[in-house]
Amino acid sequence: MILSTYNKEDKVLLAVDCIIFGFLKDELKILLVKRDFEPEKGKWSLIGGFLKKIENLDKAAIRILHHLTGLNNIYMEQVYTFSKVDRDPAERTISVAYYALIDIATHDKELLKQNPIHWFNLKDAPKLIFDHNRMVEKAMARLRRRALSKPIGFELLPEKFTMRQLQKLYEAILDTKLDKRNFINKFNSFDILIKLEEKDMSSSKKGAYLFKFDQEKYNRKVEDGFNFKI
Amino acid sequence: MILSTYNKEDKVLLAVDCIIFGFLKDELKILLVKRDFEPEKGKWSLIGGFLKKIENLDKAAIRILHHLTGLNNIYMEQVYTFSKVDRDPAERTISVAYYALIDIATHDKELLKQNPIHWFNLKDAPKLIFDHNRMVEKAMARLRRRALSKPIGFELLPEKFTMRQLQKLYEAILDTKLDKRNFINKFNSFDILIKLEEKDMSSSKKGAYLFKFDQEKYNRKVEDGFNFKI
DNA sequence: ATAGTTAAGTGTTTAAAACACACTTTTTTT
DNA sequence: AAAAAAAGTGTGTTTTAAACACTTAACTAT
Repeated sequence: MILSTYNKEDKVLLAVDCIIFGFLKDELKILLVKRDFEPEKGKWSLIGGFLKKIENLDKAAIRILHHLTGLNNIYMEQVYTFSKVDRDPAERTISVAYYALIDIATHDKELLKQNPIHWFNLKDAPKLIFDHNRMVEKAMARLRRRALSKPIGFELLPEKFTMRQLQKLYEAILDTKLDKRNFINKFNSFDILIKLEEKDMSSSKKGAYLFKFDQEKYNRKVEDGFNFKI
Repeated sequence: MILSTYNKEDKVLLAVDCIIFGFLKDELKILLVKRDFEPEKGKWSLIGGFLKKIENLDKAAIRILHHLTGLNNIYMEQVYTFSKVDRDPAERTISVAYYALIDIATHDKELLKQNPIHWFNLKDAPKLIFDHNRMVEKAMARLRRRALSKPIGFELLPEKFTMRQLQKLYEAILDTKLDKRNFINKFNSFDILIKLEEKDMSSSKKGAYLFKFDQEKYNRKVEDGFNFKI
């Protein structure tokens, strides 16, 4: 009836791979890196690395993201652990996928320095190594579920944004068109936005009012959850 | 800019721990095992084991569940990977939690033979080793979310069941009281139940009609999802 | 100056779903 | 024959979702 004793033979390498979502110009994007070591050197890949003995997975994800992008204080969440036996042909590795949400407009300068990384539109991202495309799908499904059950946007939009941007973000995540009036009515019913005096003049002559999130109310809604259905 | 090369030093043991939910006599239950090896020998623990080199995590979960309970063909799903550095004081291990759903009434005979395992009411389960209580919470949250977004019950109830049992299951999972009429109306609107001629006489003089799931329609609903809100 | 263009902004009506709510039936027990 | 215990059944009200179109503001081109 003994099920297990610690058996050093079965030790494996644990990888962390990051699905980094961003949003810019009405498009959902994903940050990829050109892999510079074997196997699959030169191909596009998620940003990843290995868990070290002295850290937990959340810390590893933060470290790996920081190391490859210079970014700090980024929202990250564990998605799923992938373990197909031959997923990495070079060595038995298991990989824990994390997704990150980034406001590209704010962070782009830090990122541009970093050489072999690149933002792709999610829709025309290249084929990735190993099982990374499956990871992206799974993370995307998670992001979609999150958008339906809690407010989203704080991590992906600049501090000030227009209603149109917010709507386009939801449309990109949910992959659907939404009615302008219904969207605004619905979102206002959550009571987490603050309307500013300022206008954004970049996309129309008339200008569109800027909004920001009421951080406290936003957080409360993230805790409590809601049902976004529109 | 190199982020990682394979480093054997960082290999870890990957455990799989199973949160096994069952339902009997209007109560949600969880299957625990008295641990028979160090550390923490003699304490109650989730059923667990270690991933082997030649299998993926889903397979490991199935194997471990089978090995400790004799059960086969049980619904299982990965929940989350736990990685606190000192979660197991004896050795650096990472553990992937899986939850399983079992119809106790049908499987109890197979289980009773197995000695050091025991069904506890979820509400008065003992303190568990390591971070197993956190795992149970996380699995419970997942089960709750599942119950709100897809039909549940096929895996937890006997083949034939009464409306009352089904309602009690939902009440136990969602930890709330539901209105009998609204529950039945709602559930019937999903059109996944088949009403049988037979009655269950065990809990009333009048007897209560038995139902079973229409497997095909049930599966379709699991795929498509729905919004249970009552 | 005037007509045309472009995006912003704004409410109402209809349909569907959620919710609250109470009495009757069946059968056994005393 | 009355009491008890669980099963079974429907309606009205409220809330939420969904469909839908015109006006405003500011610039551009003639």
